[in-house]
Amino acid sequence: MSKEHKDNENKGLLCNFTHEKAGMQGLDREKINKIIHDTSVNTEFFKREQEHIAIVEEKARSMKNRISESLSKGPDFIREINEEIYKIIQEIESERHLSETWIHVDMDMFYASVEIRDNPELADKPVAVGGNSMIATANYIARRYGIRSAMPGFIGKKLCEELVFVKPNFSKYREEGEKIREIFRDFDPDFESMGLDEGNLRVTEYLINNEMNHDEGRQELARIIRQRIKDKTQLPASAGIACNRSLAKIATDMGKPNGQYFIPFDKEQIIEIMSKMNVRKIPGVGKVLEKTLNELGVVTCKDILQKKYELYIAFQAGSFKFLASAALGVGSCYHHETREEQKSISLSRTFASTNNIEEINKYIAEFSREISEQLDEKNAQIKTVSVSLKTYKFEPKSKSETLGRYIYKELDIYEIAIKLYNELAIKEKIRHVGVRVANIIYRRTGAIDDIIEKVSKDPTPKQSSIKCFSQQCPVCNKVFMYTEKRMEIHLKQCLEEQSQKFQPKVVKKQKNAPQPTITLDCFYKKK
DNA sequence: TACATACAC
DNA sequence: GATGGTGTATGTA
Repeated sequence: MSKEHKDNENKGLLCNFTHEKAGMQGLDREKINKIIHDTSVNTEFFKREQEHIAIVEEKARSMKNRISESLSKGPDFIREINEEIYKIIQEIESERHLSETWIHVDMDMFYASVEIRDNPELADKPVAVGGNSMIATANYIARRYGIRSAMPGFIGKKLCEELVFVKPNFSKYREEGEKIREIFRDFDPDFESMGLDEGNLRVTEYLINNEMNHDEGRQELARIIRQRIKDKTQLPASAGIACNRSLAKIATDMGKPNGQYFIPFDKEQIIEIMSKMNVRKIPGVGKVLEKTLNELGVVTCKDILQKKYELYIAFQAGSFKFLASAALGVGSCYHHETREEQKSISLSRTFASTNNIEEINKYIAEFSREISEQLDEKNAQIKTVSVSLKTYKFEPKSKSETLGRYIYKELDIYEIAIKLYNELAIKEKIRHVGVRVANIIYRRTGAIDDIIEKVSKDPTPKQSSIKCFSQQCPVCNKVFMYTEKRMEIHLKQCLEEQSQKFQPKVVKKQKNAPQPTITLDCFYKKK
C-alpha cells in the first residue's frame, strides 16, 4: 500500500491541502472533488481539517515573514547564509555514494491483489478492501473513480455505486507477506521493511557474489525477485533500483503498477530525475510539509534548490539538510547499525461517540490486560503509561506518566491509565480511546513471586483480575472509574481536601445506589 | 518529562 | 450518518 496510501491521503477532500498527482490526468477531478466535498462538508471531521489547514497556513505565513525580514538584512547577511548553505551542500555531496545497490520491492494494491487472486470474479470490478468507515486498499479499476486507500468507504460508495467491498483478512495478508519476506531474505538477510508488503534490500554483496554488479545485473535481479514473488504468490510486485534506500523507494513508485524503474548510478542523471519530482514523493514529506512547501512556492525538488535561501531561513538546520539531500538524490545507503527493540506498545479503538464511562472503562481495562499479556510474552516491563483520546470533534488529547519504577501487571497499568484518564477530565463525548506503554526494558528482575504465582495458577483460563466499577464519589460528586483500591485513595484525598476547606460542603444525596460492579470476566466471555 | 505533531504503512 | 490502528521520531515548553 505504501505509495497508494501516500498518493491519496485526503486528496480531493480538501483541494487546498493537496495537489494533482501523476497518473490521475484521466480522472474527472472536479466531479470527484465535488462529491467528496459534498459528502464531507458539515461533518466534525471536515471542520477539524479546515482548522488544521488554517493552522498550517498561518505557520507558513509567519515563515514567509521571517524570510522576507531576513533577506532584507542586506548583502552581508546573504553572503553569510550562502556560505553556510554551500557548506551543507558540500557535506551532503560527501555523503553521496554511487556503488551500493538498493532494490525496493512493493506489492501492488496488496490486500486487493490477494482478494482478487482468491476470488477471480472480482477481477473486472471496482474493489475496495475495507469497510464503510475506512478503505485500506482499492484496485486500479476503483481508482479510476477517485477511490483510494484511507478514504472512508461511504465516500467510495458515493464515487462508484458498484464498488465491491471486501472485508480485510489480515491473517491472510500476513501469511502472504511472510512468503514475500522469505524471498527477500535470500537476497538480503537484513532487509528493511515498513509494512507487510514491502522490502528495501541492500543487494550489493549479492550482486558481487553473483558477478552481476553492473546496471544490467541490477535490473535483472529486480526482475528475478519480482518473478519469484509472482511464482510463489501469484501476486504482482513493483520494484525500484537505485544507489540508496530512499531513491530506491521513489523508483518503485515510478515503476508501478507491475513494473520496475532503474535510477542510473550517476550524479547528473539522479539530479535530473529528482528535479522534476514532486516534493510529496520524498519519503518523509507528508501532507503538512507538502502544504507548507507549496505555500513557500516549492512544488518540485528543483524548487527546493532554487529557493534554498528561503528554506534555509524558514526551516531548522536538520530539516533543511533533509530537503536538500532529497533534492540532490543523496540518501543513506547502509543498514542501520542495530535493529532496535520495540519502544512502545499501544492499543486503541474508535467507536460511536460516547460519554458512557463504563464503556470507556471496559476499553481501558481490556487494553491494560492485553498490553500486560504482551509484556509477559516479551518478559518485559515498562515505566511509562499514557492514555489518549479523541473528542467527538476529533480533538486529540493525551496524558502520560513516567513512574519511578517498572511495572507490567495488568492492574498496575490499569490503575495508572484510569488515573490519567480521570485527570484529563473530559466533559465531552469521545470517539476514540487508547492506552500506550513506553520506556520498555526487556527483562524482569525479582520476579520470583510472579513465577511462583504463575506456576501455581492453572494456565488455561486467561481472565482479568481487575474488578472495577464506575461510581460517584460521595464527597466531590464526580463520576469516576475505580478499582476498589483507587476508590479508597480518592476518598481519603477528597475528604482531606474538603476538611481543609473548612467549609463542610453539602453532599447531595445520591439518587441511586452505586452502579453495579462490572466484572470484566463477563465482558471477555461475551466476546 | 510531558504533550502535540508529523509520518509511514 | 459516517473518516483506522500501531509505531517511531521530533519539536517545544
